[in-house]
Amino acid sequence: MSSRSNETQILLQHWRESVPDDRLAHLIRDVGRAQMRALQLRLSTHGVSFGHWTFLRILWIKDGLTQKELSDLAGVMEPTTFSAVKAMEGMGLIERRQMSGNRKNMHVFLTVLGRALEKDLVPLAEEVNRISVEGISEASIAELRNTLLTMIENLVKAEAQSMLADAAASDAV
Amino acid sequence: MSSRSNETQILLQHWRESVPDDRLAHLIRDVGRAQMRALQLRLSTHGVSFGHWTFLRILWIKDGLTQKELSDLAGVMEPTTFSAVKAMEGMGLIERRQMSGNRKNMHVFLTVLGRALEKDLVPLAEEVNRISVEGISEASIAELRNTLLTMIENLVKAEAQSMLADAAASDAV
DNA sequence: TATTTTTTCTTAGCAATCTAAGATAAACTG
DNA sequence: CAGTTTATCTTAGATTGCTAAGAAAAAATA
Repeated sequence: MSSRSNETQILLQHWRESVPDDRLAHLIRDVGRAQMRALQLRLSTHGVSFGHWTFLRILWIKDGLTQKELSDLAGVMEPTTFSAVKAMEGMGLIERRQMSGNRKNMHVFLTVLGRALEKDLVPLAEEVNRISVEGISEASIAELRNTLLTMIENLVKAEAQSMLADAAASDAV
Repeated sequence: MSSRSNETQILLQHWRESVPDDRLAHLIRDVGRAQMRALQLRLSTHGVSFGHWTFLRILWIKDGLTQKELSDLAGVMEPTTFSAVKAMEGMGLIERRQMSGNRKNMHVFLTVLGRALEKDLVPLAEEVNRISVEGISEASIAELRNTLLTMIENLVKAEAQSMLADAAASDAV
């Protein structure tokens, strides 16, 4: 078994040094998944899933938003929001209501129960954050944030351009 | 509509300034998802899914690994690897074989087809990376990498500790 | 060597996402 | 203002990942 584990060590090294253009993306995804797992674990002791947390933290700041607005703020597509709010409605954490003047938009409001969760759940996210950034300087965190923001902008810009290109192509037909 | 969009702007600002301990995690997840989407889009034109890419890039470096080794290198759980390799086997990208001397381990080998994809697919990941890091200095990327590695270590360490705590608790019963 | 523990693969089922496409309401435009 | 376009919600189905638990083989130990 030690020869195999030794082999694996060598392989690991190979691996770390190869496909370098993809390694950074892999690393980012892994950190994101590890953070999500850590939070998920803590939330589950309160009967809340990560998918619900995503929307609750927005609604604690301001509720009555439409599902579309929620989607934009959460950075997810509408169907993701839809299934989350439907589930949360069933759990009694939120209510979905239409407002007079617009029969299309669905507004999402916290219930007393949903609002009460804030004081229990926010500390859990704070704990995960504390663990994540332990031993990292404020300056490094600030730079991390900046770099990631630039990356998001780059990706969003490229995505928008490729969508424009697609639209032009379909117009040409 | 402009009053609503104005309102949304204000809300957005509020949002950026609130729940700060969670914002970084959110940002990391968003970058990861955006990169995945970008790569997924490109891979799909070659009939390959992101889930397959994850394992192909490991196998291109060295094949014949067991499913467990693949899981560790990819950083995913065994069932994730299992369903991916089963699907890839069905597509003719890999073969699963047992080796003499061990009837438990399943080794995964690339087929000619699977190996041939490397030259087509690697440039796609390189392109996504190029887009992502555009306008970011080498130094910032290096620091990003370091910071993320520290974060992963922090999270893995905490996860290991909490598993130890669980084990101790169950021993006590 | 017989028994127990650990490892690996597998199955089953769930969660968080996505894309594609349908309905319907609202907004725009000729 | 009638007809067309756009926006929003919804449904359906796929993908990527997980945890929990079963089977079977290998490794460790008494």
